[in-house]
Amino acid sequence: MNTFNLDPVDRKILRILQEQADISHAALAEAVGASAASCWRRIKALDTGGVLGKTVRLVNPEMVGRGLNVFCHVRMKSHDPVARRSFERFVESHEEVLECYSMSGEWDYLLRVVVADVADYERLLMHGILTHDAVANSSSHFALKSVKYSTAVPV
Amino acid sequence: MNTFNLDPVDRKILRILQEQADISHAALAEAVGASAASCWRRIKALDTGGVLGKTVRLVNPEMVGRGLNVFCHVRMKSHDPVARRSFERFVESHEEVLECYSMSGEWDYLLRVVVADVADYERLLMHGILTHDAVANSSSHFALKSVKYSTAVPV
DNA sequence: ACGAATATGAAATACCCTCATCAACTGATA
DNA sequence: TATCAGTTGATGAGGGTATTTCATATTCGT
Repeated sequence: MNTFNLDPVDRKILRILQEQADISHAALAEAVGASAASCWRRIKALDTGGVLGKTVRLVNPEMVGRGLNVFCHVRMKSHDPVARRSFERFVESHEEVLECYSMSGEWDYLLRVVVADVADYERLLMHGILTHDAVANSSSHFALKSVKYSTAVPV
Repeated sequence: MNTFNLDPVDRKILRILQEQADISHAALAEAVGASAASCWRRIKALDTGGVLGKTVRLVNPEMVGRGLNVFCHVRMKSHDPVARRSFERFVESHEEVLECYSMSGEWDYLLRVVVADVADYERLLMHGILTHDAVANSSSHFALKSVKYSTAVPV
């Protein structure tokens, strides 16, 4: 069993922390209807229990010249573990690849890449992804607009 | 002009804050080679300038029973703005849809959905997405594993 | 090169947070 | 009913932190 037993107050805490992690314990306590000490203990338990992860600050991609989202499907030459690990290391080491999923179906991986423009993506695709030993071929899809982006998992 | 003029210290600050937003100004100052007061002022400027967004706490999806990622391509019946807005409101109001992009190519939208299991997804698809007035059809792809998930945009 | 505008580091202050302690409360069990 | 383990809220000490102020340094346009 991997999941964590959450009571309603835990869920409220998680919902708030996922949207506004810089809230004070006092304000959080008021919002969830508990004492600050209790909130503190619960957060600590959720933390050590592996439910809560990092606290991160979000950055507006457009404001730093990374406004273009590209989704890249990748098919591997072979499915052997060595090739997969090699590709996954490649993904891990490239900071413009924000997300990567191993997929069911006709494609092996799906990547979300943030780049400045199409030329920027062309560089990554031609000199990075497609030249990787383990990659057979790929298919790219460009986002016209980001309609929704949330990091908050429903709890 | 949409982008923000960032100097090397700003970039260092952004890189750190995107990975560890709960760092103290003193520790941040040491890491970037500036004073705490200067860091504080830079963060404030990045904040009001719209570069920095929310501070959020990440939650391990598996630990809260949302371990399955599904990608859903959606094609619209029509491309008129009213239908689009209606669908985008639908997406916005469904918390299990974490990401949604308006796409170029044969599909109009790409959604990332987090659900507990396939049955859970079936419910959303059949009683939510596919019954939406503006939706013509859709295609779903299941992630076997999350290889990389980062919120840190390269700066 | 000059002055104006702006950014800087150090210091000071008031605030908040972390964490421990304690007594009261809850719920399950025998 | 008595007991026991776990949880709660209140409280307080202590240490650390955010934020302001101010004098100095740096940058920028002309």
